[in-house]
Amino acid sequence: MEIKAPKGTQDILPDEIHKWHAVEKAARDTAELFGYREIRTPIFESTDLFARGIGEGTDIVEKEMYTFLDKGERSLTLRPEITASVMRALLEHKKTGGDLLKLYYIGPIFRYERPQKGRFRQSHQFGVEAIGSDSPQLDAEQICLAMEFYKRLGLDKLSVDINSIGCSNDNCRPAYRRDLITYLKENTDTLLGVLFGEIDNIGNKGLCDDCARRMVNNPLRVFDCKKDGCKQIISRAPRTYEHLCDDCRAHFEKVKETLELLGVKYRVNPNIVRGLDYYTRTVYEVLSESLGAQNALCGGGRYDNLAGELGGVKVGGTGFAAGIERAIMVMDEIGKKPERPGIPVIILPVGGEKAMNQAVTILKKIRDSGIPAELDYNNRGFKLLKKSEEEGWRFAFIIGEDELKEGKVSIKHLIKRDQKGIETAELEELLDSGGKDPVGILENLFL
RNA sequence: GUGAGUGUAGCUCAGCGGUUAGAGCACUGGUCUGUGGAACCAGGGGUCGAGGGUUCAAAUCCCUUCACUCACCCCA
Repeated sequence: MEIKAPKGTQDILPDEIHKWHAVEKAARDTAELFGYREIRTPIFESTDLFARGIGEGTDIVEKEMYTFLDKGERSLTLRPEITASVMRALLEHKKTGGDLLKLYYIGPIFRYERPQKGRFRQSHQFGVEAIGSDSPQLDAEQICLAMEFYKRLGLDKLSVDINSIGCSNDNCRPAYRRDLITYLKENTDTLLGVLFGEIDNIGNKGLCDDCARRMVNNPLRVFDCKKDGCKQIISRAPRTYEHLCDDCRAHFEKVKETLELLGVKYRVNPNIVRGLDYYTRTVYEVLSESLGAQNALCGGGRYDNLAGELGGVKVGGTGFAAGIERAIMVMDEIGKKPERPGIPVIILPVGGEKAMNQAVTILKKIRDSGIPAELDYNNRGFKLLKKSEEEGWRFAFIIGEDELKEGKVSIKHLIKRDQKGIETAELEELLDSGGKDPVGILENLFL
């Protein structure tokens, strides 16, 4: 078999699917608890949507998109994130005119990247978006929602880092950007910087070449660097939240105040700068200690300019995206095992076609009563019981010559290792009276 | 895109120049023909990632390539 799943994709086999169900259930339950409703948008969109929404200069748009032409020569792209799609859908259906819209989604995203621990070419996100409000309390509520989601999954040792990167008013982020560049120039002497002509001051403490490049393209990114030299320079650099305009400062203060009211622990981290162009004001990440280099479980923030950039009316929004694979990886790491539902009943017909026919009849009745049940179609007989634990079987219904002769079924409790005979008619009555807890009825036979 | 590491049975790995390539777990059968998880016995399964080279001889050494993993970049 030489055909394999494409690089960076993975099969989720039945042995693991219960983890996904657990995460998806926690996501839906939590989102709905907070008043969010589900939205589903296409998995591919016009390439323009992402180019404009996420930003031409970003890594995602520059080199990570799965873009193709369809037979009608349209340029389409497998979505690398979902916020832009949600906004597009709302603008398209003219839903943004009224009150606040609170939406959540679960689904795959695609990015052409080199895979590593916690990073794939197809991955899945649970996300929420609240569109039509600039309330800072909504930002805080969503952080609270994210933490509730993780709490339901049993994840602890998480930290919430928040920051504000201001707005596009000239006295806010643009002004800060100028100050930052000035500071970086004064502290940089790399060759590359000199070549770019961006640096005229030859000092001693250098930024790395990557950061010199970033300084030109997107100076905020220098904050992401993990190299010691750069970190030192960054540690004394002007902070975004110290340079916010009055409105943004008040907004950020309100976010923090609300988080305190909600009892969410956080730390202000001036180094977090989200990669996508559309972010304004609040940005945050939920981080885990139990992962490798890709330790962000959830990233989010406010995007008051996105609708405008897509050519729609100007509406503010805020949201986050949480990686499902990463959540599952942390659960695996810390030994959180979601319950794996089993099939409680296995029917073993032993001996002949009559037994098999009777088994089929009884199987139907068991299923009609609401009890998941399986039949030994391959006539493996008692050997099959070896798999009881694995399959989650609690009861084996045995139908053989003796049982047929007496009009009975033998029921074996596979955990208690006890066995009882019951008349077929009586069993049917019992199953009919099962109500909401039909398995409990079987359980009661062995008290 | 860059760097490093690893590719041998379904899984975890041993073998690192010398006959027909091994172990544990898993699987199948038997001891036990209608009663599982134990034990013992037997069995199936591998183009040693692929291609080329060195050598009397290559899973083992060299080159190329592919895949996987981790890290950088960036992010969920």
